[in-house]
This record gives sequence, C-alpha cells and structure tokens, in this order.
Amino acid sequence: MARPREFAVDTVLERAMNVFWAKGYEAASLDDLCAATGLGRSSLYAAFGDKQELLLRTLDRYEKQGIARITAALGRPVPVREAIAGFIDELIDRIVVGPGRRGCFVGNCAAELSRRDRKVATRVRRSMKCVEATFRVALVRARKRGEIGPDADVDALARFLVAGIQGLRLVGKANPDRAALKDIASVILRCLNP
Amino acid sequence: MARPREFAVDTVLERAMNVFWAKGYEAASLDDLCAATGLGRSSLYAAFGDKQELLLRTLDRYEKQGIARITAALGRPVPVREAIAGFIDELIDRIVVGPGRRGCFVGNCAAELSRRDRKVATRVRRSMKCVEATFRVALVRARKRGEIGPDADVDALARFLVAGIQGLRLVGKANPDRAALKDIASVILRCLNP
DNA sequence: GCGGTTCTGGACTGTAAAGTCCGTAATCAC
DNA sequence: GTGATTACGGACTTTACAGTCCAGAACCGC
Repeated sequence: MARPREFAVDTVLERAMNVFWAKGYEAASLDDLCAATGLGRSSLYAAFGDKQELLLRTLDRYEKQGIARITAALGRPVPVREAIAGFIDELIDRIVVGPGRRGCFVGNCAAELSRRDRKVATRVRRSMKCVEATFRVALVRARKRGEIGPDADVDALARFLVAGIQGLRLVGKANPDRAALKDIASVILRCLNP
Repeated sequence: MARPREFAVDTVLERAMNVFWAKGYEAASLDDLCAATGLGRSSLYAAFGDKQELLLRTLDRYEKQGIARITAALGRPVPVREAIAGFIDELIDRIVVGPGRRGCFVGNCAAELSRRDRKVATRVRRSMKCVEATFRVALVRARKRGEIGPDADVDALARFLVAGIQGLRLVGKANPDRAALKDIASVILRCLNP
C-alpha cells in the first residue's frame, strides 16, 4: 500500500445513495455523484467500478441499515402488532415531514430497473425477501405468544406486509398526505387481527 | 386543412405508452419512440410537443383505459368482494404470464418522476385518486347491500386497496411469483371482511 | 530522504441523447 | 390542374453523459 484514500467508503456510499435515491439511477449523473461525494471521477471509478456497481453497493448498504431498523422496531418489548404499528407510524412521519417524495430506495430501483438490469433485480428481490423474513420472525414470535391466532399464515402475512408497505410508500411518494396514509396503515394493521 | 396525417393518434399513443411502460421515461429514447410508432421525429414533435407531453398523453390514455377496466370488473353482478378478488386474480395472471416486469405504468411514473416532474406528479395523483374513487363507489354499493359491515370505513378501504394493489404490482415486478402474489392477495381480501 | 506504489484532479474522448430545420410529398379548396 | 397548406423523412446541431487517461501529489517501507 502506498498513498491512502482520502475518503471513508461508507460516507461516500451514503452520499451516493442519497443522490440515487433522490434522482433515480438514470437521472443521477456522474457529475452529481462526484459533487455529492466530493470525489473525482478517477477515485470513484477506482474504488467502485462503474455507475452500476456503485448503485449495487449503495443498495447493499441500504438493505443492511433497513433490516437493522426493522429488526430494532420489531424487537421492542411490546406486542408485535403494536411494534409494527409503531414502525409504520414512523415511516409515515418520515414520508410526510422528511425529504419529500423519495419513496423506498429499493422500491424505486425495482420500479426503474427490475426489468432491464438483472443484477439490480436480484438485489431488489433479495432485499424484499430479507424484509419479509424479518417480519416473519416477528410474526412467529407473536403467534407463539398468542398475540395473533394460532392458525395465522405467517408467510402470507409477512409477504403482505412487504407489499403493503411498498404500496404505502409509493402512494406516499405520489401524495404525501398524512390522513390518507394513516387510513392505509389502519387497514394494514387490521389484517393482523385474527 | 391540407395534407392529412398518416397515423391514428390513439395507435401512436398506445405504442409510445408501451415504450415508456417497458423502459421507463428516461431510458426511452426518441429513437425508440419513433421506431415503435413508425413516426419520424418531426411528426412526433408536431403532433405531441416534446417527450414530456407525449408521456402525459400516454398517462391520460392509460388512466382512461384502466378506470374502464376496473369499473367493468367491479360492476359484475356478483358480490363486490368477489369482483375485487376476480380483478386482483386477473392482475396476478397478467403479472405472471404477461409481458414481464412492467408493473403499473402509473406506479412506475410515480416512482421515477413524482419527485422532480410536477406535471407528471399531478397526473399520477389524479389517476390514483380516480382509482380510489372507483373502488369507493363499489364499496359503498357493497355496504348498502350488506356485503360488508354497515360501519365499514369505505374511504380508508378504498385508499388501502390502491396502496395494496400498487404494492402487489411492485412486488410482482421484482419477483413475479404466483404463490407469493396469491398470498398477498388473500390477505388484502381478508381486509374486506367485517 | 528515496523509490515504488497508490491516489487525485481535471482534461479528454466518443457516443448518444433531445430537439430543430428544411426540402419534398401529399392533400384540399377552387 | 393549381396554389396554399400541412405532413413527412432524415440530416443536422447542440449538449450532456459515462468512462478513460495522464501528470502530479501523497504516502509507505526502508
């Protein structure tokens, strides 16, 4: 090793992710990415390969953080349904007051790229499966505790939660209206009843 | 009037829509659009203005046809829940066996463009509201007929159905797996129970 | 300090994009 | 038919993009 890097990979990934997240993959230019990260083109290319590989890295990072966030939310010492309700409430807060109309980064990539970029499609699928599995673990726990019916189909419920949340975030991106999103959330949660 | 057009506007819009739908707005080039429609650039520009306006026209067309389709599906002489179930089943069929991974055109535009294109965002919002209203009409009918509880919140349910279906289609775009989509559908439908 | 190695900034290249323009062709009113 | 008008095809212009390259800078082991 000779001259060391002047940047932290993780910081760069976070900033690049924010560019991709806010603008979409196609609309995010390398100039945007360089400006946001503070890196020159050479450094970006040397460290991450091309634009697609950089996107994949940001997707990995997003997945890791997202799973951690969900796991933490579902692991709270309250009934699982309540934990999920809290998680969705936070989500709605971020949709309404956070940086507007960004949606879910994974969902955005699914919509924009799933059809023509196999690597991104695989990554997106993996992320969704991962979220699904996290929900399923929580639902199994809830079933053991008797919080949901003993015959509840936790696989179906977990899949439903993934789709419901993706739908919530997409609708929220189109129209970040708290009342409408609360309506959606209330029906989603009702599905967890016996 | 002098020389008449050699193309039918609606046909051109349909073909252009298919390009936007399959590739996304940014990734659809004017060469793609010309090739698909059979028009030269001049004709396209003369007839529709620029690329954005063409997209807006295709969105209008999609909305009109989508609403007609939903209205027809919900108007069948069967219980409303059953009609919705049939509609979602058809949707899943088209996701699984149709031209793959296209998702919902409105949802795709929401994901790709809502954040930075105000006109598209408005159009998307209108389309979603329109679908929501169509569902609400059907739900009101169902309530009158006693098919759903008399205190059912039809506004919330209609909003939920829009989000649920958007989620279903987005997840289906990422992973067109019939069993998984059926799981999601079954939980969505259960929400229509009292 | 010094040689070798890796990083950095910015200029450069080739390509593909959106949108324009113009000569020519087709149609209508008369 | 003739002239006015509109449509068509395709070449053209400009701009912006992803990716490359290189000269010089910063650092490590010694």
